[in-house]
Amino acid sequence: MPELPEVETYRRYFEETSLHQPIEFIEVEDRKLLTTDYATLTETLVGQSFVSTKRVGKNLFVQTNQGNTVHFHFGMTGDLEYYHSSLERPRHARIIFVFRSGFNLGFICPRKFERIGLVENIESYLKKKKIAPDALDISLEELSRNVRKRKSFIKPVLLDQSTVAGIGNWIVDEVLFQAKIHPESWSNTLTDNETERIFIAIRYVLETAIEHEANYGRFPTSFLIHAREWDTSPYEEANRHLLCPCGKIEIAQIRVGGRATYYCPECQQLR
DNA sequence: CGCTATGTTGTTCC
DNA sequence: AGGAACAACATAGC
Repeated sequence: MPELPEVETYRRYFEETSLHQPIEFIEVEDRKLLTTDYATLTETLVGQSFVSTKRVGKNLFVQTNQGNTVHFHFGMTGDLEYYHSSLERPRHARIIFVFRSGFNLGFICPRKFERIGLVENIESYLKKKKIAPDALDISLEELSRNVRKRKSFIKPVLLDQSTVAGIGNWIVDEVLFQAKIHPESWSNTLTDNETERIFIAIRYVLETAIEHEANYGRFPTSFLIHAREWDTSPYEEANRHLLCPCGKIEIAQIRVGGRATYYCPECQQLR
């Protein structure tokens, strides 16, 4: 689930549960999930407490009381679960911060695409990884510049974290739908009006998603997301709407840049 | 079994 | 050099 709205929801959850408690131990099931070796991570963090959080795109940074910074990346399926030690360990909690309070913060890693490690500082990390400004902070000017200097379909350009940070495969389809732009439009030929529509749609979609704590099923019926096979449980499947909110035609499914892509052939036409 | 998956990175080609 | 395209990563679920 972790695109920008999910990571923002995790960040808030982290703030509500895991600050100001000394870390007693860090349990790591698979060291491949660490970007800092286990000994260094443990020696640095044990005894310290988390004191603040910051999110940039899909990256969560957590600062400690002695000035260290821990980076969390949730991959495709990462999650957080805070629970008391007396309870059973959550499924796929492959890294666990055990606090002296008796509570634990589990980093849920079903597919092992998730990562945790120490970073020297946030700015240098973002620069090294070529991560653009957060999708909720970027200016229209910088977004337009970053989009137009590329020569590719607009969808993969928006997914690239060096264009704008935080947009994933579900949000990008929703943004392009709301902006009425075909996912295979050439990024270098978009007009001022079109990049502005994308800019506005990014804010609208992300703010809506964060409001609903990334519960996609509760999004407005004017959203494309309801056509997506985002949850195949019987209940959700019954709520799936293949017809575009415009009422004229069914949402089409194609592949763009190797990724499943949903769009409305009526509302999002190529120029 | 075969296929898909919310993300990122490494490789290859141009 | 640098960008675009795409396979690979590890696992779960249908």
